[in-house]
Amino acid sequence: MRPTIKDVSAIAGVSMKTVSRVLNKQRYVSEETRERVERAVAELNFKPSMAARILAGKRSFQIALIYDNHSPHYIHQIQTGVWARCIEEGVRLLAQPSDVASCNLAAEVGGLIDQTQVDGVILSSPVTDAVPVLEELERRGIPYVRISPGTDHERSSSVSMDDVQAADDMTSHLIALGHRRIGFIIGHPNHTASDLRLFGYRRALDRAKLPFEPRYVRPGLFDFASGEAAADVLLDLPHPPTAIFASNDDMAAGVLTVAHRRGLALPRDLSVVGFDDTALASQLWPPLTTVRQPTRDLAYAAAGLLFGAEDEVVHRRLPHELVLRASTAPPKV
Amino acid sequence: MRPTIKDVSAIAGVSMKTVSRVLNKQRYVSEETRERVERAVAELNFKPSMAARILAGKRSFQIALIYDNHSPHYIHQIQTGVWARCIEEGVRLLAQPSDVASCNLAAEVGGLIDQTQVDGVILSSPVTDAVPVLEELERRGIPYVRISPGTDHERSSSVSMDDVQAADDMTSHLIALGHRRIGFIIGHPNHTASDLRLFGYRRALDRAKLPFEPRYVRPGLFDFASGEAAADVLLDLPHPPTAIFASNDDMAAGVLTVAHRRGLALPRDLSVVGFDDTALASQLWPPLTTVRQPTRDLAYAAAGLLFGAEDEVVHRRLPHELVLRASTAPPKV
DNA sequence: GACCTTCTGTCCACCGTTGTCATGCCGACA
DNA sequence: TGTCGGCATGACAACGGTGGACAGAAGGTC
Repeated sequence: MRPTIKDVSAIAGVSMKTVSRVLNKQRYVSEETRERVERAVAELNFKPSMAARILAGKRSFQIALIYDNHSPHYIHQIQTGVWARCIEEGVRLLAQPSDVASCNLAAEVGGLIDQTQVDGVILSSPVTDAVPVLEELERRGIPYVRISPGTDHERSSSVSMDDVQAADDMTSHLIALGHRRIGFIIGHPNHTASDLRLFGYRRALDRAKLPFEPRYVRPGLFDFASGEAAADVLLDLPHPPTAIFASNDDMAAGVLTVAHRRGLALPRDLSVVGFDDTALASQLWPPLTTVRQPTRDLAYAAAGLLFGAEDEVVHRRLPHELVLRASTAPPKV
Repeated sequence: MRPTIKDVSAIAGVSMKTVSRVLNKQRYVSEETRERVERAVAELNFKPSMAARILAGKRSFQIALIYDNHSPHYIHQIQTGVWARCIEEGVRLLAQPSDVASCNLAAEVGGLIDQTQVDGVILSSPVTDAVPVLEELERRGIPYVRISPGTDHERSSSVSMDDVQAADDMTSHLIALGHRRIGFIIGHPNHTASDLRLFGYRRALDRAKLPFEPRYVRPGLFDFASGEAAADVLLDLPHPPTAIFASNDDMAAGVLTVAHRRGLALPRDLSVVGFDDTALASQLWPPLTTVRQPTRDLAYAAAGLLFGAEDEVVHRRLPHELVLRASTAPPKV
């Protein structure tokens, strides 16, 4: 049978209560007793039953990570980051895929909380902006932290990067290379980051006194196929852009494919840049100039904020970075 | 406060026990009572506390998925597949990254089980072949299913694809195109699939009466960088291969990059093929000919076997598929 | 000597379910 | 008519911990 704290207390020669105190790192336990108990725990390889702790106590030592994202890389980084922080804290992580489009998402989240009694929740974009979910969490008084929220920033603590500035930086980089006709592919309309990146692109154009031309801007869905489609339209224009800025790497990959298919010499005939710096970016040809989004670090920091449990709302902004690779060059004259 | 089954029983006018019976779909509840209880459950939006169920009952309605894999795509597919089956079954999934190299992996898995009392475990390659873990699971009598195990096949139920046949098929495809000098990049030595794929390559060569030449075979680690390194060595040979078969798509991407860097015309100067058919394969240039590994389906089937809970050992083998894209062509003469 | 702080133990209620066992009812069968 | 088996339900004790109240001993401080 699995050992229980009763067994531990017997071996250590103390009461169950004292074992419980040690387990929960409470005050008023002498160094010596603590060690005895810890030895007994190790000897039996005792692990407290989560179920019993949750039922009896106020904490559950579990948090939930809720996401709905189509990019495996992104999710993987988010999971890894949060996971790392949870390990440090000795807290279990429940990863919960979901569907922002679902009309009963809030109910599902509520159900998850009722069932598992998680101590806190981390929301990843775009679930960050699902108001019914936020309301549900607030109604229950569950602390939560959002990763890259798009709206309602005052509502909760969050971590994010500066999408506007990053897109501005990237656009400015292209302008500095000499590009004047720069295409832009917008991200998925569900994600507020999409708007921010578009705004950064416009801001950079404005500052450089370049005209904003709507025909150089195409919608996209953050996936490869929409990148291809947008690139085809852009390159069919009478004066096609000499550079294309895709709002993420997957779409940039689509642009590269279209360019290859058309026999363009890259990057001479067309510069292509992406956003995120997923593993994909460096595996394409030519390797993609992109914005490094510190996804893993954002996730790690988000978990940190959750455990910090400060009452006031905190926003942590992590730095991005331009990653210059071989997919950009001055335009040919 | 959260409703409990006591509240439900009060509203439905039955005992707690009867509510419990309804919740667990047990026999001996009249249709009428069942409906009354279900109405009360709906009215209160009641969700049973997992903690209490686990503590009191024999089932925990949770299973664990344990993996250690470096490919986000692969993990994502595995997670998605298992997840889908769990939803159908109303079971919660604990995704557990791990490290096969860690010497106390078995202890960690044991701890996980003690803490969470999961009902079953799904092991994904290469954790499938960590004997101490298997022993730990058997000692505890926890049912488990393995996805693509490499060894000890009789030990548990499993799902897998035919790696040998798939590699054989792919190699035969290259031979049929006219290739005679075919390079091969082995996968990570931790994964038994690596050996199987190599064996399939050899088998196809043998059948075609082509000599097996060790210098055309290079080690790899299933990642982009090792693909690049291996490709450089192969292409520097006096009589370089006209086709390279990488044991997975990531390494194939590395090969493509090296080929581009050397200014080779693809696929005329060099055919490249991969294995897995991850999203990456279709996003590269040229789009990669590869073996579609039914990862998601394998995961889904694995969860199915676990819930099936037949006592005898079952092996399900899922079909693979050659995906022919533009990265292969007859060699130039 | 009185009093405070630290450490440990005892005792008991309680968390929200399920397992066990008892019980009442009804119809079938001898 | 008495007995037996299947069905439907309920009472009550678990499950393995936490939380709180309280007592008592040891040691330090005023």
